[in-house]
Amino acid sequence: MDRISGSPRKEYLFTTPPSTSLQASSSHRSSRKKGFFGLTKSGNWPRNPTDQERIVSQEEQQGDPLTGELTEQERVRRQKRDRLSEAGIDPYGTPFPGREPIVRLVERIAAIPSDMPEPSALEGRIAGRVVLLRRFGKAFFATLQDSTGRFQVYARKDHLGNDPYALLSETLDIGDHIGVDGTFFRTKTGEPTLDASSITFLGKSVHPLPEKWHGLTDIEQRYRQRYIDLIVNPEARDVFVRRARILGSIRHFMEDRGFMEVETPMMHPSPGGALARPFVTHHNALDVDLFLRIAPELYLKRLVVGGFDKVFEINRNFRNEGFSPRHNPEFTMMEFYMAYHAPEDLMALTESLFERLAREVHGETSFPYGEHVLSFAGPYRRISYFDALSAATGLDRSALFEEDRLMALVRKTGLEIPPRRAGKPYIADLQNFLFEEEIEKTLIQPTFVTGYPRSISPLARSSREDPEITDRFELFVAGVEIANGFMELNDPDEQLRRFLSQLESRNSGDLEAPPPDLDYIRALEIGLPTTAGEGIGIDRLVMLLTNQHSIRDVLLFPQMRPQ
RNA sequence: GGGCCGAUAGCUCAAUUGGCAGAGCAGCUGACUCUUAAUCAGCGGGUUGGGAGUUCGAUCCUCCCUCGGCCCA
Repeated sequence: MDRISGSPRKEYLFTTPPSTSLQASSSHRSSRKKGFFGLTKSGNWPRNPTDQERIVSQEEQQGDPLTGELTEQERVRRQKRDRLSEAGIDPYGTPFPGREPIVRLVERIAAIPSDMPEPSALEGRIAGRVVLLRRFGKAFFATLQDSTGRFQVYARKDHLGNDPYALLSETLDIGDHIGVDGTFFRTKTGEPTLDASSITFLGKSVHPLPEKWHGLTDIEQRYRQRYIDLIVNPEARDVFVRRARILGSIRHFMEDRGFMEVETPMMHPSPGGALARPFVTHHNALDVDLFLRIAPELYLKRLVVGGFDKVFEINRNFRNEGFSPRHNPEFTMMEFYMAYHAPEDLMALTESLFERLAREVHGETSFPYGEHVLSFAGPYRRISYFDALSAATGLDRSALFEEDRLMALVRKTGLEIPPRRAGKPYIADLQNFLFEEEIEKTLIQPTFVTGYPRSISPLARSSREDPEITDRFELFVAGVEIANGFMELNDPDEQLRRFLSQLESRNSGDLEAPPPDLDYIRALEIGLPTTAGEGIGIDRLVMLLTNQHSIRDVLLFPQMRPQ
């Protein structure tokens, strides 16, 4: 009994045969003005006295052994669906061409001169989901929702005809999709409304939606059943609309500056370009293991070698780590590379990109994030890694390299002491521990941290002034790393040495250290021009711009443990 | 992986020193042709996440498990 559908109830849902015997044969469009459902008032309308006993006994007579798995509401809605079929109406709908988005209708109404008394000639044709229903005896109001907005519809028995109205009002549920043709008017309370001349079924909903007032609040269900969240929680919807716009803006920005968007492999024969454990998959025909990429970096630089001197890629990376409010196993990064440029140019570009995004999302460069007000107006503060460490620890530059002095401070945090790792200078791990503990969380306004030590920057070029540090920066906002950029190491022999040093770590058990990528070395031998490159965490950036505090709230389908 | 918190009707939430599990919305029946969380009257709906234990009796106490949230790693 290990079915894909998972439960007997689901199986019932999927295998219920569509009611094909009584499909509507005439076009609903031919009767748009009078009547609806494509039927005339004289059509054959089965009476329907639905009391609960009858519903239950009917279901029992059908002898479906799985009926017991359906709730009463689901049974009732299926019965309504079947009743539509019996009346010759396809409950799952027919195309509804020529409808206009609700926002367009609203705009047309807004354009009416105010001195025009009653624009009764204004007709509308809209389609959407019924999200609210207010029934009276011989009329009802329905609130229709499409992707652009909501609009009220008024259905009257005397306009639609006795029998069609009865069928409609007895079978329509919140959640159903309908199409409406009607005439615009304002109710006495001023609500813009379409007085329906015709209503067309576009899709029956057989599962009830959450409560109309509170919506869906259960966090787990909101993530697992995002489709419901998007229907009933406008603020959730809004985040993803804004996310889409942000992504569009980023692409425009990059293209305006001469970058070419590329797509490099998501499946790598060997993981590289970052320090992280990869996901492994298997290619059957080749009989080889492949790794979901942890970063596109090494491929993008191959493209710069190939002559595409300004490239960017926006796509997913996969890292085999746990979840947290800031981590999802798959996440979206933009990486971009500029030949003949320096990290300073990356920082300037990042500032103008972020400033532009803030303006587009918020209309200004300052906006709220939790308890803070962030300002994306450049230039951003710049501090050096070691200056920041000195300031936070009170140690001078040389003392930052004395292991016992650092260890004393590490112990003071009361946290677990970082283990020694083969192939890595321990002092660098202690420095980084203190940096992450004491400094990162204090960096609220956008801040570039520069001058990272070489040992934690395996792909970055050493500084010409100080070979122990690299021409690298990270951007922190609201205490979180948002971007990471550096001067790319383009000396193939030096790169090989660093790869081999990582191999040493790997062989002594550091699963995050990548194996050497010898083809990448060959690419560097062909010649990578002096190049600056940067990665920006898109999910985290969207979190900032939409004031969300969990990465799961900016991912449509965050990773969840299987139920 | 560890700590704390949570899971009760389709949804949002109550409840009990351990003693017949409730409300609002949604649904059903009836009334109502300008409502907008429509209103009014009545009715149905529960394996209290799963399993074991303690007990005359467990939604409640104990243990295990599943899923989720927050914090830590």
